[in-house]
Amino acid sequence: MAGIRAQQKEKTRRALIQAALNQLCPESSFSSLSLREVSREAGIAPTSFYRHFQNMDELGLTLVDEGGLALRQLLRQSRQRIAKGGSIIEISVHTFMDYVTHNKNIFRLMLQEQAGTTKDFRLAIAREIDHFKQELTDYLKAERNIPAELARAQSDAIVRVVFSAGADSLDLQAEDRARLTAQTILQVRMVARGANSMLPPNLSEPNVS
Amino acid sequence: MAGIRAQQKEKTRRALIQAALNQLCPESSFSSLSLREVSREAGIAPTSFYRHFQNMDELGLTLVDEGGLALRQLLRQSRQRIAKGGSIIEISVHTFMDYVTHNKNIFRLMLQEQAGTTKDFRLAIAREIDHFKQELTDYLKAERNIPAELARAQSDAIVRVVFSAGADSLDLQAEDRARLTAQTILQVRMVARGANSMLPPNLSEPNVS
DNA sequence: AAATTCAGCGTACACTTGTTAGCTGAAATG
DNA sequence: CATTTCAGCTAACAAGTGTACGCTGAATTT
Repeated sequence: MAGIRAQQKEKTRRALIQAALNQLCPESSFSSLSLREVSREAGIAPTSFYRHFQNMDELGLTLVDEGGLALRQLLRQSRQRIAKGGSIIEISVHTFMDYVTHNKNIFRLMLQEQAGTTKDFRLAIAREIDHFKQELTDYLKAERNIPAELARAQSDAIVRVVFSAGADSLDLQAEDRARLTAQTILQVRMVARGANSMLPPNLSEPNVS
Repeated sequence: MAGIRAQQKEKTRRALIQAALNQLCPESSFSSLSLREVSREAGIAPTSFYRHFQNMDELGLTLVDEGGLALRQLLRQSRQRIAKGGSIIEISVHTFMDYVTHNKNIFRLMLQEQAGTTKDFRLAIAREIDHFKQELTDYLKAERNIPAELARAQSDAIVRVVFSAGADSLDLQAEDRARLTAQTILQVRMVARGANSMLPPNLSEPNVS
C-alpha cells in the first residue's frame, strides 16, 4: 500500500516544483520560465512534464497556493505568541517580514503575477491577500470593538502598507531591512491611531500600540 | 529646416511607442511583447526597429519616463487647484485615480515592471514613485510643519496605500472604483491623523482633512 | 502468471524569436 | 549637380519554444 509508483511520482512532482522555485530569481520571472527549462532542471524529458501539470500555469498556481498556506500558518502561530502578551502590530509585521526574507522567490512570484497576465493567477493571489485582510478585520472587530466598515478600511490600509513594504524589502540588506521594518511598524501604528480617532468617542480605547 | 526626414523618423518612433502601448492589455505584459510583434503593429520591418531603439527595454524605459512625467504634471496642476482651496488629500487621490483610469496600460506596465526582471526598469519606476513621495514629504514639512522623519514615514505610507489602491482599481467598473477611491481617501486621512497624533503636542494642528 | 496501467522517453513538427548583412532610394549636404 | 547619409527593406540564420505521437518497461491489478 506504500505505492512505490505513486511515491516516485510525487517525488518528481516535488522536483518540478523545486526546479521552478530555483529558477525564480531577481533576473527571471515565473512567466519567463519555459516548460523545457524547468523539466531539464528537474531531470525529466519535456514531454514528461505533462504527466504532472497540464501547463506551466498550473505549476505556478501550485506555488502560489503553497506559499500562501505557509504564510497563513506562520501568522497563525504568531497570533498565539500575541495571546501570551506582546504588541500585535510589532509581532505581525516582524512575522511577515521574516516570511518574505526566507521565501523571497515565492513572494516575488506573487508580486509579479499579482499584476500579471493570467487571470487565474491574479485571482489566486487576491484570495491569499484577502485571507490576510479578513483575519485582521475579524481581529479588529472582535478584540478592539471597531465597527465593521471602519475595521475593513483599516485592515485594508494596513495590508497595503505591509505588502508594499515587503516588496521593497526584497532588495535590501539586513540592516536596511530592519530600518524598513521599524518604519512599517510606525506606519501601521499611524493607521491604527488614525482609525481609532474616527471612532464614536464612547467606543475609543486609550491605546492601540 | 523643417527636416522632412527627421520628421518622418519621429513619426514612426511614435508609431512604435503607440504600438507597444496598444499591445499592453490585461492579457499581455510588456516583457512578453516581442520586438517583431511591436514592429509589425507599427508597420515597419523588424530590423528597422533598431533604427529607433537598441532593444525592447529601451522602448519600455521610454514608456515609463513618459508615463511618469504625465503623472507628475497632473499632480502639479492639481496642487494649483488646492491653492485655491479644497482638501489636498481628496483632490490628490482623485487626480491619481483619474490618471490610472485613463492610462491603464502605462500604469499596468509600471506595476508589472516594478517587481519585474530588469534592474533598469525597477530603478526607473522606483525613481518615479520617489518623486511622488518626495513632493508629498516637502509639502508636509513646509505647509504642515511636520518634522522631517515623521513626514517621510507618513508620505511613504500614503504613497503605498494610494499606489496599491490604484493597482486594484484597474479591474473595476466606475461604480466600484468610486467606492475604492472613497475608501482610499478615508485611509489617507487615517494616516494623516495618526501621524498628527504623534507630533509633540505644541506642534499639532487642529484638523488635517 | 497474464493483463493492464502509466511515468518517462525519443523523435519530430511547426512556430516564433532576436539579430546580422547587405541593398535601395529619397532626403540632406556640399 | 554630385556626394553622402540613413530609414527602411528583404533574406537568412541559429536558437529556443510548446506539444503530438507512439514506444518501453516496471509497478500494479486481476
